[in-house]
Amino acid sequence: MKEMQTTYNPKEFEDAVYALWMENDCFKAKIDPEKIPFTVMMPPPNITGQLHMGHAMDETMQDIVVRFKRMQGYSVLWQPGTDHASLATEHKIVEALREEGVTKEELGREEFLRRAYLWKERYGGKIVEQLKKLGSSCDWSRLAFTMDETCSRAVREAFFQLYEKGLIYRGSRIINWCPDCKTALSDEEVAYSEDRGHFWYFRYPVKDSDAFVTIATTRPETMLGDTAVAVNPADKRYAHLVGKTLVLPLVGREIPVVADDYVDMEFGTGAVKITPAHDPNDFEVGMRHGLPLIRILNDDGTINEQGGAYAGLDRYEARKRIVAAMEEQGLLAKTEAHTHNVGHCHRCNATVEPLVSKQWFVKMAPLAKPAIDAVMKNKTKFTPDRFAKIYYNWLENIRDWCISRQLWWGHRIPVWYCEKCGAEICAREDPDVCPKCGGALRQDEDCLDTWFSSALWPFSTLGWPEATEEFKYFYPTDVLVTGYDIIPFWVMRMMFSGLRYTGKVPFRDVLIHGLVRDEQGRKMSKSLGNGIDPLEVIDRYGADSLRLSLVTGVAPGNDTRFTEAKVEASRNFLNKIWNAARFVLMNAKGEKVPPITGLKLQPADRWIISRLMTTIREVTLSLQKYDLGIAADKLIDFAWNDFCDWYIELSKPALYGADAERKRTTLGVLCFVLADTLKLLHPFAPFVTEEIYGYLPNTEGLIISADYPRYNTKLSYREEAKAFEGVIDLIKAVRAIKVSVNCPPSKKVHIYLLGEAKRLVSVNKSSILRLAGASEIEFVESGAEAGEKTVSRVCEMGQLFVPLGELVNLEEERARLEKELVRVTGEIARADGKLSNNNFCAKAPKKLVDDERAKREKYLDMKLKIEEQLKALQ
RNA sequence: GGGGGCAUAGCUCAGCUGGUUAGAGCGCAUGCUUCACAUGCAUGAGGUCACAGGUUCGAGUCCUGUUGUCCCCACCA
Repeated sequence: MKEMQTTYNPKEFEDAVYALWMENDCFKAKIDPEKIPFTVMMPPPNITGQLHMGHAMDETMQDIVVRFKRMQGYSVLWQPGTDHASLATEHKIVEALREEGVTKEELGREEFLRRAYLWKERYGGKIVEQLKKLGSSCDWSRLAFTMDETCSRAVREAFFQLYEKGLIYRGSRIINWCPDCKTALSDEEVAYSEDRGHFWYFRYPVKDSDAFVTIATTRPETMLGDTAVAVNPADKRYAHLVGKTLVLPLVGREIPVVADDYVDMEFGTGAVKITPAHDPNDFEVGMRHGLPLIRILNDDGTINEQGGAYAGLDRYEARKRIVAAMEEQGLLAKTEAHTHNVGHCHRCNATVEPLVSKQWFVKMAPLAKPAIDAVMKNKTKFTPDRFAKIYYNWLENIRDWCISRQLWWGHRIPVWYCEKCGAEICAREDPDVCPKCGGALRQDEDCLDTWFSSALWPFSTLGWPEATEEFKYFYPTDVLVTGYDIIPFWVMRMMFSGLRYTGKVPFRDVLIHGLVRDEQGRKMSKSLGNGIDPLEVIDRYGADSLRLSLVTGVAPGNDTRFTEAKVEASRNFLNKIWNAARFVLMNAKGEKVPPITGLKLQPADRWIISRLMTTIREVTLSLQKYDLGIAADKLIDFAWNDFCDWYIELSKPALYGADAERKRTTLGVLCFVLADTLKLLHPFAPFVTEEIYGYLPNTEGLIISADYPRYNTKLSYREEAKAFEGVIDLIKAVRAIKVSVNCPPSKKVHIYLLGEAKRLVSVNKSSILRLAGASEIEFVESGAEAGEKTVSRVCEMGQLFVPLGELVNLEEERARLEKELVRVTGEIARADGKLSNNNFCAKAPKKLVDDERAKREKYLDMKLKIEEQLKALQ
């Protein structure tokens, strides 16, 4: 047998353990009619992605749930995959091309895509390898990609179905345009931030008059596209101007003054320039008043030919010149500093321009409704449930989804236009010629929003629209684990897509987690440079430590701070487990370890087994509720405090003693409890538990495939375990006494106990003496028998007296007892207060009342004993 | 403007459907070279659970309001 090293050193075994799992096909999903399926879809990371702390937390949570369910006997599918991330990837590749001095247009679509695939082959797998480092136990043999054949077929089918029902349409509407990426964006892909800018007040002359209307704007260049000025119909200041004509400065266009409720009389000057082609509100006003749309921007953010003298200039250069020109003409009334929210491209952070453009949209209202209902009816449940409200809030206010992107990397829109008859054809299979007139066809140039394919992930990866065996067995999936920031992008869209295409919700549970922040509570971000690389942490502390640190002390849905101290604490715990195992193995060496059944168990054995059972129940329940943090806390508490600090210490006299049977029993219990503890811990810390499991004499196979421990009523020993707590309490009391008088720990004391638990004490005598640092324990009838200079304490087993001679300071002892007396008297008063309340006795559960009575008795007894002792000290 | 979170020990945070004396980790204090572990052990100090009302026999927990703080969405040109 291999020897375990003295300290936990994860680097020594993590990779080998992972390889072992792979060799044994431990992650493989199998269709097994005998078993209940349990399916989790991994949120596919972008192929451009690097593993960050957010992933680490998300993956860890999924892996915990998945390993737990696998051990419980479910047939688990954890489906991995990557997302083509059309915009992010194309952006990266375009940038790489720029280094080479080539544009994508020069390359052409075909060559560009060839390069993109090469790029994907080269870098796309990186994140997959990183996930393995974390211990992710997904079925890699099923690794999917949003642009692979199966997923692409699903995209085509989904598009076709919506198109057929008129739920996808093409139209000219105001969309968000990124001049850098040169594509349209969905509303969700625009991030707003407060930017410092200006308010420029411009005078627009009234035609054939000396009068002006003063308007305020934050984007002066858009005046080139103004087609009206609007005022509120109730605004007396401007009533006489409604219907009049203004002459747009610099341009010379004649534009009307219109009255519209949209205008806020209180804000600015109460008169608003209207640029229907470049502002969503103005667009609406324009529609109402039949105003022309004049688009003044090119796709790259420069002014187009509509801008006259300003044509060809960058939008900001044009802005500068327009302000200067207005000032020169005496039409700039004033300039004010002004902060306002400006939209930025989610990807490249460039300022987004709202502009009118012909794009493809998904009609959202009919899709949103069923998605809301499904959650209302609890077909899908959010954990924590407050996120349902956020989900509703999104869906209730949703606008049509702009799905076309002016990109090449992605799923091309499956629509063709006939060059001859102008027909628009959407088809499941690529058509060769126009089915109407036989004319030549030209496919739409655009690609679909990445999220259109991600939305299908829970079923596209299972082969939908084919009714594959996998789809039938594993769909709907069980739980989706993701961050709250992804609800609008993904959760929502999977919900309405799943319902629409499969008629079923895509998942029954949505487990939402928060963000991993830095030590100061700031969001980890590239620009701040405060991100911590999970791989580096794994390198230094091991994956298990990282995993544990990401789930302990974290409430579901709450943000958490990542600190090295937490990782260290987790590492220390795992080292503890490592050494506990080492201790057990050292003692088990060469011996046959008996199974737990049929052993002659002692009180301490029953106590630890009882605690184990309680822990099994609590951890199982917590995991079922997705309370991962609580589960981990309970488990750590049990393993460290109960098992290591108490049971292992208690076991030493038996292990080192002469009684062979007792030694054998203790060894059996140690091995049994350790093995179960490792199993409970395995979902959280898979590597180290697997490694240790391999050393244990009482196990076979791999822990990953072991049965999850079950609560066994026969092993619960509730009464005996409770009684044994008295032994622990006694030991603690003796230790406390020794510390309180500065008695050196090595100095053995004589314990006198006034109490009844003689049997319990005698059975555990050697443990008590060892752990309390005592030479003898003796029962007495009264405190006087213990002698003069004693320190006393009331504990669960009774009252104990420790003669400590010169160390005893009678004054201090008296003061301590008096303090204790105050506390106990307070407790009695509290209990009396409760019990004398008739309402309490009548309405509270009987058990509670009984407990309160018992407590009162206990404290009364304590009080009596303390008073006696005080009297003895007089 | 709409929606949501948070406020508990010096720090970071747990506390499930209300029910013993409110917990953990870190930090702090004191003491330990006990043959698994100093990545450790023992003992201890430290909390008016933001504030004000209310419901209840009983509130850290539920309700209302206040204050502070953070986030998301919308957005007044």
